[in-house]
Amino acid sequence: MSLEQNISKALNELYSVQVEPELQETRKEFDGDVTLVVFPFVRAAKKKPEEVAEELGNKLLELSAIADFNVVKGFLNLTLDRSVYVDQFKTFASDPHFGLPTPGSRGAYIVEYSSPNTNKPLHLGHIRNNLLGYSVAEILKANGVAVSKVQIINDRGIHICKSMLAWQEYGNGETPESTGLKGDHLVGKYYVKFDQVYKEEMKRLLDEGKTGDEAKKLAPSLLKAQEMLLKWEQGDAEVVTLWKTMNNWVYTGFNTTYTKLGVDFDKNYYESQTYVLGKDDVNKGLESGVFYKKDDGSVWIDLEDEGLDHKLVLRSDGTSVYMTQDIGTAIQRFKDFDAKGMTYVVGNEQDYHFKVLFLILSKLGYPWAEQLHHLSYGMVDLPSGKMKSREGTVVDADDLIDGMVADAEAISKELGKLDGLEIAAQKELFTTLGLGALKYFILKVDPKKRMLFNPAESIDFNGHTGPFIQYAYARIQSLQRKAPESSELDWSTLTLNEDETIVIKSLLQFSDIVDQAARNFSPAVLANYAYELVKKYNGFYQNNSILKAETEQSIAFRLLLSKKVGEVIKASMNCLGIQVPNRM
RNA sequence: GGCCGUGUAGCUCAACUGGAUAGAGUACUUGACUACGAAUCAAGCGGUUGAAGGUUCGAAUCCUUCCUCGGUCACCA
Repeated sequence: MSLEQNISKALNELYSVQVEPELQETRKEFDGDVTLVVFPFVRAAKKKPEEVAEELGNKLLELSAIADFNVVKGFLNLTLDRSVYVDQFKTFASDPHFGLPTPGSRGAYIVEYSSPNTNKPLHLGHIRNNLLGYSVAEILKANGVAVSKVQIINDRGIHICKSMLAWQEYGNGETPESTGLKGDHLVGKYYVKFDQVYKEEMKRLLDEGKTGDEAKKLAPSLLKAQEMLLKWEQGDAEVVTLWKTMNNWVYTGFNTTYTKLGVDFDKNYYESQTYVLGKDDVNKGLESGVFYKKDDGSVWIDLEDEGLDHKLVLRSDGTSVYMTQDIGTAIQRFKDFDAKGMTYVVGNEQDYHFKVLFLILSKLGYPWAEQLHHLSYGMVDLPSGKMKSREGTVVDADDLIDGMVADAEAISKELGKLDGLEIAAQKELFTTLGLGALKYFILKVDPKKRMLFNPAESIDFNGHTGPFIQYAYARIQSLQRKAPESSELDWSTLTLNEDETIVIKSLLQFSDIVDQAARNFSPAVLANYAYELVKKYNGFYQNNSILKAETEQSIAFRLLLSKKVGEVIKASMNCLGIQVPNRM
């Protein structure tokens, strides 16, 4: 019987109340291991909180697991017998899954993330998206869910035509090969070029006395882009060929960035293939009365009962809008994957869109619609404010990654601990550390919060950072390398000191933390846990000799404890998409 | 303006979803390497949790009003 169950039983016997007590960790300024707040039971007990706590404490003392207790106001602090921790650690240490659910035992699930446009390279905002998406997928996997990662690539539309047009007119046949530019950067260059030309045209038209709206309809470059879009939709061979060529440049570029970032996908959806999908579903919904048609032929949904607005789902000319496509894509995905739910990793500027999308799918009667979730994350701000592509303040993903790796290299070389390590291995290490710093920096922040990124100060490698955790791991591996043949551990005679107990308590939380991170779709929970674990282990490491402990027994135990800490660090960091080095 | 989110130490972030005296990092001041790796550890400094009310044994957390900052209210995506 668990401690909670025993407490529940005792409460029932003493005061005949039926409750499931919640234990919390005793704060370090008080004596004890776990604390029960007795306020919830004082009414039923009809006694003062202190009396209740005292009475309950005495009753629980009968249990062999309870060594002692003390009462502070309405708080009952229980001290567990150290053998409880020995037993629990023994169980923990023998389980390669750390008490986590069996992989795949909790059904299937879809995570959508990244979903970029194909007209410009990825930037810092995409990095937060990618890291969150990848990490949430890994966390769900660790928690027993079979996850499929997908993205939808926004490969069609007017914005794509803009870069195509600019390349056609000003590109002189440039290719990634001829320029040495990454494909996505090359295409992005012409997207910017289009914008410059368009702006000049607008300025001229406005100077000529046109209003803003008039100018927009007259700007030659935009007219040409629209004409190109039309040709694309009609399947014009030349336009389609150019479109395919330039998109492939972008995909090659994206894949390089994805590989560097260490993220991947199980299936890509392309908007050019899915944008018609939703139309059928809308028509079905029209028949069943979920949608209604206006006189001009446009199709809408009335969401006033939900406190929202009327929302367009099909244009009057019958073409689909973003919503149409998202309806179709969602339905398609649940046909492709037999999943119980899906989460979309998309910035919080689309909160309203997803609220509406989920409502629509629910009204259309799909059972999985109740299991849709929008992982809404905040913008990444710079010290100068928002990232603005037009003002050139965008932090490019590739530049950022390369910069972090270069920083890691500089710091590592200054510390000079890498003698004897091959150049290739060193390079790999700099990547591990640079990316570790970047990823940890971004993932430790609660997703829904806006976060500040200061590129000038770059990112720390000391303190609450990825490399701090990686360093602890590397030290443990060094320890293992130097360890003697470990003798058998006699669990029955093992005793624990305070530092060891603290580390064990932290290790035992791991599966709960993974579950909490999964429920909240929050890598930050796991990131902060890994840091806490390392801090506690470092405290232990500093005050206790491991290889020169007093007894063989102690050496063997501390080595095992260290090994397990290393494993949990690695598992936690891998859930964040962060690698750990054997030395650094 | 309506709706959504956010506001915690100088700065960057926590706080197990209502629990005890709100914690870390950074910066600043100090101590610890002939030590299993100092990218470490230890100590000090730093707070009216945006403001005011309310709910209760107990509030950063829940409710009301106001304020800041951001997002969103397109036949754009």
